[in-house]
Order: sequence, then structure tokens, then C-alpha cells
Amino acid sequence: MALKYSRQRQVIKDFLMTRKDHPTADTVYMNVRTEYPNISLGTVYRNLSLLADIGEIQRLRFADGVDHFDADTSAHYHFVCTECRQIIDLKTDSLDPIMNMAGTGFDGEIKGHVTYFYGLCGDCKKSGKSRLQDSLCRLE
Amino acid sequence: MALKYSRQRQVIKDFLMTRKDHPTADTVYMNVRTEYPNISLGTVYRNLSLLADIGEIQRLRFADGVDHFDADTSAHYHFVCTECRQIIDLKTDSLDPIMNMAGTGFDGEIKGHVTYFYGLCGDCKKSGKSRLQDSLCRLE
DNA sequence: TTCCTTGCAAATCGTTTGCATAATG
DNA sequence: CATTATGCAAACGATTTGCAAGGAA
Repeated sequence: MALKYSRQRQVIKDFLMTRKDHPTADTVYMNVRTEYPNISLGTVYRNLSLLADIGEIQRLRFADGVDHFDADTSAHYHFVCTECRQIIDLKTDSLDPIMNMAGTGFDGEIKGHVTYFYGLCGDCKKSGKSRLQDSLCRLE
Repeated sequence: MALKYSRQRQVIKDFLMTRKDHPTADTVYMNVRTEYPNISLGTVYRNLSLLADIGEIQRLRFADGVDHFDADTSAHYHFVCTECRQIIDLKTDSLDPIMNMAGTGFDGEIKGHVTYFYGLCGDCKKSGKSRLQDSLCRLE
């Protein structure tokens, strides 16, 4: 159970800390491999899961069905652009009060909530970009 | 593009309307098959996606990574029990105001939000049930 | 007859796992 | 030395897709 140091885990976490776009495991793999060519996809998955389990990173799940990872473990909310798929951090006050709203008339115990927002990001809103030009704005 | 009637689609939708526990595609398949033995899994997936696309049902995605479906398309929120995995409808006032909260200081356009709650359902809270007895409370 | 829909099976995609080997403490 | 971590490849589970045949308009 005791955690031992691993160069791979360190590189993965270091890489994640340089990004604020919440990459997927595959994106992490692609990038880390340029610096550490022998690393395997399995190792990337294993370490991302491990880091998420011990709370050193956050695992995010949006509508695309693919896990995204965030080195910023502070409580914050996310916005997903439905055009370019970009994921943006929001600086929003805590929405925890909604748990009380949801809890009235409910006999269980609400311990948390998952919330994200979607719509058009600033760039896509400005350009009135269509889905056909999707890729131009896609980050990953 | 014009939609043609299909017995299969009707049966799938009818079944979904009888359930308030938000079944997965596989659960729909299992159940529909007792009444319509020749139906294929692919057809179930195709029709659930189609019905969701045209707004006749709702597709729900929680942390388990599997799609759940809900014939109730009215705006409402869900609670997922972390013990027994049960999904419960909440009668909560609209939380749409949180979109304004999230939108302050954001230059894009927030069009919607996804929110669900988790914790202990009434039964699991009462019984102090452990994960080991999970299956006793699992619905599907 | 047109073309939407089906059943079936194969394919895809993201993720997990078994295992022998390498690295850490 | 005891144990954790790795690379690799195979296995997995959920979902999608190609295709020839069936059914609705």
C-alpha cells in the first residue's frame, strides 16, 4: 500500500500541472511520451487513476464520455464549449447551497454534487463559428 | 430523414415509460426481449439514441460511465446513492439561477448546465449499510 | 418502389488487467 | 529482500457500424 517513487508518475503529474485545458489520458500519454518515449499507456492510466484516488489531481467527466484530468484540485467549476469542445475553468462562488435546495423533501443525505456548464465560449460566440469549422477551434 | 413507425421503437419507449429508475441500454434490452425476443442490442441502442436526439427521452450520464435513460423529459434533477447506486428523481426548484452565477465574469454564453447530486439514499442512510451489502439494495 | 429500420456480427474506443521484469525503500 | 511500479499485450465493457434483408409509406 505504501507509495513508492516513480519517475513516470512524477513526469505525468508535472505535465498535468503545466496544462490548464484538462487533457484526457491519451493526450497525457502523447505528450509525456515525447519526453519519456518508453512509457506505456497502461502506466499513464494507472497513475492518473492513482493520483485521482489519493486526491492529488481531479478526474472530470463531461458529456463526451471520456475522462479528463485536472491538476487543480481546488473546488471550481467548468464550462464546456459545445462548438470547439474547449473546457474552461470558471471562477464561480461555491454552489454548495444548491445541495440544501435539492435536499428539502428528500429523506436521504446529500453529500455532494457534480455540476458543469455548457454553451459557447468567448471565441465561438464572437465568430459565430459553425460545427463544420469545429476543428479550427478544437484544442486537443 | 422522415421517421417511419417501428414496432421495436414503440416497445422500447413504452417500456421506458413504465420505469422510473432510469435503466441502462442493456437493462432495456433484457426487459424488452422478454416481450420481443428477436430484438437486437444494436436496435435498442439505435432507438434509444434516436429518441434522445429528437427529445422524446432523456439520456443521463453519471459517474458510472454508463448511459441511463429517462422517459421523463421534464426538467428535474437526480440523486445517485453512492452505496446502492440507486438513482432517484428529486423534486427541486429549477437551479437555472446558478447559470447567472457562473456567467459573471465569463465572456462566453452559458446555455445550460448539468447537475446531479450524490450521497446516501433514505434506505442506506437508515441502515448504515456497507458496500459489502451493496447488492441487496441495487435495483437493476 | 423508396428508403427507413432491423438483426447480426464485426469493429471501435476508452480503460483495465495479468504477468514477467525492473526499480524503490 | 520485500514490495511497488513498469511495459506489453491481451481482455473488457459499452457503444457504434457495415451490410444484406425486412417493413413502412
